[in-house]
Amino acid sequence: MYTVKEVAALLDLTEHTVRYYTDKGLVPNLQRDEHNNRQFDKAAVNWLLCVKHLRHCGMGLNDIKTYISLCQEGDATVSERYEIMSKQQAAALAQLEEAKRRVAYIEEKANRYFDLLMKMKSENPI
Amino acid sequence: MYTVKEVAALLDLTEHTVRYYTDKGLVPNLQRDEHNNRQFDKAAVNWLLCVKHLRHCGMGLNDIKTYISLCQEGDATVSERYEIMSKQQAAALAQLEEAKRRVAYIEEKANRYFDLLMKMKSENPI
DNA sequence: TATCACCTTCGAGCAACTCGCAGTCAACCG
DNA sequence: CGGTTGACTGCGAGTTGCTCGAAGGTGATA
Repeated sequence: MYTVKEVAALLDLTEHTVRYYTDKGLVPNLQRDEHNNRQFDKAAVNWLLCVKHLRHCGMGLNDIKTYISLCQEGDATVSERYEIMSKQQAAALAQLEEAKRRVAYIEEKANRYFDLLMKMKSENPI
Repeated sequence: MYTVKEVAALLDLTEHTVRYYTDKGLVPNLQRDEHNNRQFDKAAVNWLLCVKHLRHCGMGLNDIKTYISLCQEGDATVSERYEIMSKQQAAALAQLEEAKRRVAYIEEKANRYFDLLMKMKSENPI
């Protein structure tokens, strides 16, 4: 069982975001303790992780909510869920490629600045 | 020389976003033609590309603007720019790792749905 | 001449946070 | 026993970064 603070640290989200997601109903069957504090069990943490990953694929919170509802409905929705996941898989792969290009671009810039800095230092030593 | 539409297609941004960035001053020395239409030369496209990459690293538009201003100021700001790029390089690398984890997570889900679907089909053929 | 296919500005709207306040509760400390 | 600390609560307002659409200008084509 985790508190908001713990689960936020665990999943690298802010506490605000965790509350925001739970308030939006993105974590089914979230328990509360006797003081009304949110209690995250394994399942709740997994739902949050799922939200996080889908969110980072570019999926909107409403669509994520729809997907989570489908998950609650049992085997009848498996093919629909498969369609959704396939789309997000494509999105995730495209993003991975883009992330690689980004790293290459920025690495090159950083290296050029570094070389320039070295050159400037050697031309004008202290 | 590119129009808004062309540069948007080239960099995979919306036309709205391209105009938004230029209006925010994120593309130095952007030229206009005799009808006041934005004209993107090689340099302008490169600035936009730079904005796009930094943006996707999680950098805010204000910070990007600051960086671009530093670029305009010449060699005196090289070390400052190097610091910025190093930070963004770290961010980009962290993101790449996260993107890999995301792909793995979603791939696994999609595969499980696929297997489940196959199993359901074989148990209940048409 | 009119209908396109572009472009322009501008202001409103929206998603997803993000922040901070006021208040509750439990635990510890002098 | 009072006070402080710290983590939680809800809630409403603010921010960022788009996103959309209206209203209008220009030039080429039918």
